[in-house]
Amino acid sequence: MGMAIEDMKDSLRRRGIRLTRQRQILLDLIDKSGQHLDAESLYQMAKERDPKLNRVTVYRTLKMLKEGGLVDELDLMHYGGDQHYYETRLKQEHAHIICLRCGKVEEFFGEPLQKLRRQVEAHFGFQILLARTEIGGYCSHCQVLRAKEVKDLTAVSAGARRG
Amino acid sequence: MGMAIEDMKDSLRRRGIRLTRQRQILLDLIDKSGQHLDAESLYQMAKERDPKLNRVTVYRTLKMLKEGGLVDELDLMHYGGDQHYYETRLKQEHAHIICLRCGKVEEFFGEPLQKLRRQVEAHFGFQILLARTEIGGYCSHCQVLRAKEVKDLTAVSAGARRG
DNA sequence: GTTAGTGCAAACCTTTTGCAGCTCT
DNA sequence: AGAGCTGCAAAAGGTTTGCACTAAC
Repeated sequence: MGMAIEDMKDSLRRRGIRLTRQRQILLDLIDKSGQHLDAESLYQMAKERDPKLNRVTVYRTLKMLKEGGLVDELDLMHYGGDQHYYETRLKQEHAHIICLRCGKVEEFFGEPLQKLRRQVEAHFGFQILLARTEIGGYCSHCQVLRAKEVKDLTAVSAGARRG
Repeated sequence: MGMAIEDMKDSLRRRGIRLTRQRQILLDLIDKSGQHLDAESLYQMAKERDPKLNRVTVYRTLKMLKEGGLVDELDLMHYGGDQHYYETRLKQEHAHIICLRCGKVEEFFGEPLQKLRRQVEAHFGFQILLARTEIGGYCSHCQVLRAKEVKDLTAVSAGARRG
């Protein structure tokens, strides 16, 4: 972070893409926010810096960054709807672990991911451009709470059955 | 396959879910089509067997099967739009390898996936319910064709620059 | 001065919802 | 009989497009 934004700007300049005021704002927000922004949140944040900035510009910018390989697009198992989430491509490849109860997202780096990548390349002669691993379930905290919820639900429906 | 549809029906019956004519059609199509159907194709196929069957019923059925853990939902890197794809959950966990040029989808089974799963469970104390790995790029066939396309593009734009 | 980029409005695509009527068990 | 399911129509949510105007280089 911090450095990343300059790398992104360079990459855009090299490709002759104009660094408009709007794009500077959006790049800056993506860079320092750190993680997992969706278009709408990014738009809300951007509007505070420039109230005239349009939602459409956010979509167009994200699309451009994605196509330029500067950000990765995630779904996070569609927790919270069908929108997409974005993160800069600074880090090493990682999996996203999302709790389907509280929504917390963890990142997992580790050799199985690299090994998978190498095996796929070797096995299929495939040229990998994008890779995404998303894992959904319950985090250690929510497993307990979830068990309790299920118990309560059972009690309620048993009650209903009794009349 | 072949067996799978009975397993699915049993699972539904056990949960007191009705096996309507429409659901039988949809289950049957999902079962024998084998792979990677999106709601619209499934709807088109189902309409041939029952012209009155509604698109909404397809969505409702897919949602139910997904929530019951009988099918998995995929995005296939949004190749071909933002719709979702579905596959039955018979097979062992696998990654989907999708060619961004020709759209061909390969499946990769292999120990890195199981290892990843075990490590995530151990590392975060996470209870995994769903896991999805999607890899996008160019298949061995398309790598060649893609190189040619890029060359042609370059020639065209050089021509344009020359006037 | 050009050409790329922006804002606005309107369209688009996929999926969901409300409700009246039908059907499975 | 009655809850569960379907079809229809309409809405919702997220994203893209056409076009006239503006700004970056």
